[in-house]
Amino acid sequence: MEIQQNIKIAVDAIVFGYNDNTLNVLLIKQKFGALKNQWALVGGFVHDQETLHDAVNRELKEESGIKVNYLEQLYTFGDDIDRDPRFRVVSVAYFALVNSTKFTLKADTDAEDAQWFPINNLPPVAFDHAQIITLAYQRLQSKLTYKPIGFDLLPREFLFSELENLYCTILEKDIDRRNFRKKVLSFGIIEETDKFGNKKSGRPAKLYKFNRSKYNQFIKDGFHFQIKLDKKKK
Amino acid sequence: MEIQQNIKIAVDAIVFGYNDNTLNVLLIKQKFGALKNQWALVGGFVHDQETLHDAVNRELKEESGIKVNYLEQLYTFGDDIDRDPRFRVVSVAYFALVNSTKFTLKADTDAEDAQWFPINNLPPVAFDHAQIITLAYQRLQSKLTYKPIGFDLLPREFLFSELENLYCTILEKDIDRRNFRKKVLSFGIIEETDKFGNKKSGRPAKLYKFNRSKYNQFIKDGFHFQIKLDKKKK
DNA sequence: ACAAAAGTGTTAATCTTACACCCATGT
DNA sequence: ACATGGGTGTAAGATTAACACTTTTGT
Repeated sequence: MEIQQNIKIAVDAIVFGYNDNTLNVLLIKQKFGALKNQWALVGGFVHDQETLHDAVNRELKEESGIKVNYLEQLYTFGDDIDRDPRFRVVSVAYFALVNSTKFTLKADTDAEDAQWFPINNLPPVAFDHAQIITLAYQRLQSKLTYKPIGFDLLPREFLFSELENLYCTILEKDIDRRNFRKKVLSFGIIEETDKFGNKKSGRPAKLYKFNRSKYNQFIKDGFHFQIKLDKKKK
Repeated sequence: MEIQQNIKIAVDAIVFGYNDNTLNVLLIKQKFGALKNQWALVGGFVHDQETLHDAVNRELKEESGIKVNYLEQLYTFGDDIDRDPRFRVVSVAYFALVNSTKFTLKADTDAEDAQWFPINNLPPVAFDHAQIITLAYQRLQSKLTYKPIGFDLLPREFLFSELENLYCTILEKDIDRRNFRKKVLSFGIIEETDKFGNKKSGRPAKLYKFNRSKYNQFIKDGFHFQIKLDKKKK
């Protein structure tokens, strides 16, 4: 039995990075093809003998040189038949987090340029990529409240104030520092190091790190990670 | 620029129904093709000029004659290159809820047979469909606690005890009837009718119905739907 | 009168919120 | 000494959890 079908499968990756109190999205400008000189998400067609995950990782490597901390499938876009003007493409979008301080972007094989853009100040992007980014941002916001994925946007060792700011920034909320600290520490999933941050002013602050195995135990014991920030940002 | 790719796109639907305190999954047995005489999820290949949603709805119609109350994309399965032994297939799985008391299944065009199976007593199913069903069940369990999708498994007018049982059954938890009722009513999203159920024994019970526009208002006002059942089932 | 399911309130415990002052460092 | 950000506790209010008896109907 032969199936006639003329639809291509692509993957796209929405990569978030966090730096200087700003949430950024990684965009690339391609050298070749239909996307020449347009900003777009990292992505491309899936090879016949390659899993979807492998395809995303390959594109991330080829187009940005980045190694992500977190990667999950976001959504498959296939309800707009003409999203790509060339032919029909169904795109499986992935959602990735990276500690962006660690990386210098190197536009590799296929990309002329790769750059971070603040989520609140994106350039025009190709196809329906703006819509994909919006969905990814919503997922990030909601997932941040019930999974400890914020740590994947921070360096391995971080200041409490960085974690606070990350939550404030991404959730667009104010925060009560005391309550936030109490709540986070109550989970017992982050621990002090004996090192201190090197901020220029103010009292030196301890560096903390996320303990993933304690988190796994916490979950196995039937507890729930949950961080709600209730006040609205001015 | 021509893209060489030899991957087919399919959709599959996991349809849940609820009846007699049992959560059921809809499976079909196909007349033709590789799946002949095996139980499988409703599904098939996407046509070139058809959205993914249209494809699911078409397959649901062709293979079961069911009209669902709720439909959302679940996950795209494309990491097992050999999940279909014939050729590579990437399948976009959808998750659907139906008030199964309303329907008599009619195996239509493509299906020899269509039947409900209790989630805890499934027959062997084709391909990786067992895995897909497991994922869908997890999604149902978690979504039930934060979205009012339980109503999509019940008749339009239902007894409070039916709603209670639905939550107990699907979440595999015990329940405190008083606390559950208080919590659900506190949201103000369901309302009494002046009708009564027709159980054979016991005191007659009022029928209730879900008011979707009140729910939308509730959400717009910034409230959160949340139902947790804490005690474990014996 | 009994069996079966429906309906209903109170209290203790827990969790959440609001709130402000002192501390350690660099300049 | 002052500016900067770090670190900390308590009390009021809200939410959740535990718990059992009365009501209405059919038989």
